[in-house]
Amino acid sequence: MTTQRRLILASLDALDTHPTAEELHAIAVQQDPSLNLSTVYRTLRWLEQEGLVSTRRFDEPRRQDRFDPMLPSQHHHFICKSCKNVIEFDLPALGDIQQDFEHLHQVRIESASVVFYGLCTACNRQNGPVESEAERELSQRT
Amino acid sequence: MTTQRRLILASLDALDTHPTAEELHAIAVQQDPSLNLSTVYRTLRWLEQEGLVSTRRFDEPRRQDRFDPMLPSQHHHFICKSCKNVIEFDLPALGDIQQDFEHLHQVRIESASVVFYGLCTACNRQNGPVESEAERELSQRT
DNA sequence: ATATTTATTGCAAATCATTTGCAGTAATAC
DNA sequence: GTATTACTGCAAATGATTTGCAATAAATAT
Repeated sequence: MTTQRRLILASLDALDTHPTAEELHAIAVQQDPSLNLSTVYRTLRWLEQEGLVSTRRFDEPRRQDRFDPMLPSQHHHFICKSCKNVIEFDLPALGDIQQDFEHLHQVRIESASVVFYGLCTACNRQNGPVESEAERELSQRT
Repeated sequence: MTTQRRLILASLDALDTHPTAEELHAIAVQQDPSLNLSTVYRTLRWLEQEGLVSTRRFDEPRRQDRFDPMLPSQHHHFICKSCKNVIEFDLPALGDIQQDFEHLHQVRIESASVVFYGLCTACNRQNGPVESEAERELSQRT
């Protein structure tokens, strides 16, 4: 437990978002201007191994990891394709689904991730439905 | 519709896995040795825009995209953390869950991704349960 | 069919998030 | 306090993906 790790943890806990390593660094560096981005990455990966943080790879234009402080209860995400806002939610129904799956396929599930992509209330009003276009060309696909 | 795109599509359809761009290129290049990896990427991104392929970012050591030919019915994935094998499955129950969520939060869901991580039957036998370790240090976290 | 316009390719170089080697420094054990 | 070990900052390496550009192939108009 070093000063830097403590700071990074504190910054992470202060946020209620899913920051990228860069975002987290930008916040923590305000307290310790010499804090390096590699240290943030190293700490995040360490926390991940300890099971205290999980890495999320939401589909985004930038192909950047986002880090999610792992709460006791598993939670899931809705992501607005337009404004990238995130809604977190629980999914109690998932427990049964997982169990069924485990029995059916004889596997052990350790974690689950559910992500919904769509448009949030605000963006839904602005964005009209999108027209698909070149599907014709490809109609020979099975 | 060029020769290259047709070839890439054919190679993708021939596979029943979720190849990386590299893997797909390796296969397609057997038919056309001059086929370039950038063309594979460009074609894949084009298909993605057309809604015919979706990009999956499973958590893996290598931070590589995997490409999934989009079938009419949405399907989901179980990934073995040890051998990385994938089991695909449908989840009819998800429809209702999505609808409930849409009403509750007044949003529009366009797509959903469910991923289970765990151990497959074979790997489950070999790997013992893992011991967590430094949680003590961090017990002051909320 | 042929000429012209437009889209796509191959290649090499650029990008950008993330990782790593290493020398210096802080933390912990003795 | 000194020794051992782990962690940090920095700069450079890595590796997947993207992009500029000149050459080429496809689509379109003639």
